[in-house]
Amino acid sequence: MSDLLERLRGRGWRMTAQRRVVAEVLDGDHVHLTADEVHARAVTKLPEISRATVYNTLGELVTIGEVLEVSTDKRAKRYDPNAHQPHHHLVCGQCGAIRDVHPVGNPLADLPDTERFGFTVSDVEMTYRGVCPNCAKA
Amino acid sequence: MSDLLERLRGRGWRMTAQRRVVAEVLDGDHVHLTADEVHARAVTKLPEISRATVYNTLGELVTIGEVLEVSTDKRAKRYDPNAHQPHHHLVCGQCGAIRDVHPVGNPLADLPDTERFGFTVSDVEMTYRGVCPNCAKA
DNA sequence: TGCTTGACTTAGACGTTGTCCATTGTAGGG
DNA sequence: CCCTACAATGGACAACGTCTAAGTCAAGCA
Repeated sequence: MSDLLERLRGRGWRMTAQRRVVAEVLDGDHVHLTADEVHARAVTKLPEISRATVYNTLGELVTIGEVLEVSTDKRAKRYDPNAHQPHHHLVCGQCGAIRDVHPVGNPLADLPDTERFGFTVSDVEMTYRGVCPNCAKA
Repeated sequence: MSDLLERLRGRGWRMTAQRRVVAEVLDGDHVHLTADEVHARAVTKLPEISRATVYNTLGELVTIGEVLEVSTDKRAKRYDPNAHQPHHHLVCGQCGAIRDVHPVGNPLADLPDTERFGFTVSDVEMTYRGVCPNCAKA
């Protein structure tokens, strides 16, 4: 994932310890973390890092398209580092667990022109909802 | 839409002025309002209504399935009174305008078993994103 | 290497959205 | 008409996010 750091440097980003740490956290595992979770993990590596910096950095990563914002949750936004392979989400309504999924077909094609109201449609986000195996047991 | 009021009464709801007003606001037009917008409109009809009551009432309407919660927006939840005809949403990324749309096909069928991870999938929510004609002009 | 500069970071106040709780009010049955 | 359980009130609280003023530092350059 020095990939990501490389790409950022290529964009003229100033490389700071804080930004490096945020990038590392996002790369760490495949969970979709909330901003505060990212902050919590960043703090373990760099105790002085502030919340505002994490929010700023995440926001910048989103605007340049390196990270996706998903709002499956009714509370906080979550950040999805897997921005380069398009995918959708499957959410457990009980515990909030999220998995990445890849439906077949092209949902963009499923929206007829008569249903576009003159919009230029560029993207679609699908959120499947259900109950995960764990919660189904309980 | 005394329809809605009828159905609520049928469910054993105690009918109060506040609940009636909230139902009227939801029925008023087809926009997807935020909770605070609902409150703002309710206040014009019943000045003493409190924010907590609006939130409670909306929450109850959602749990009994008369109203849908949509979170296309990164900020507040919006409430969609059109709960009885399933539909999806088309959102303008610039101005936040929302339209109801009806894609063809059954997106639930587009998720292969191998992509379900043991979940019991019951629902899918699709959010198309793009730019509305108005914002495209500007 | 050491300076300079503007971008970056910080801490904490602030804003918005939403929830909770103790108190007060009231719908609807008897 | 009165009771009583359920609903409404309002104000404190909590979670999430944004903003600002001041300090700090990465990176280019002499």
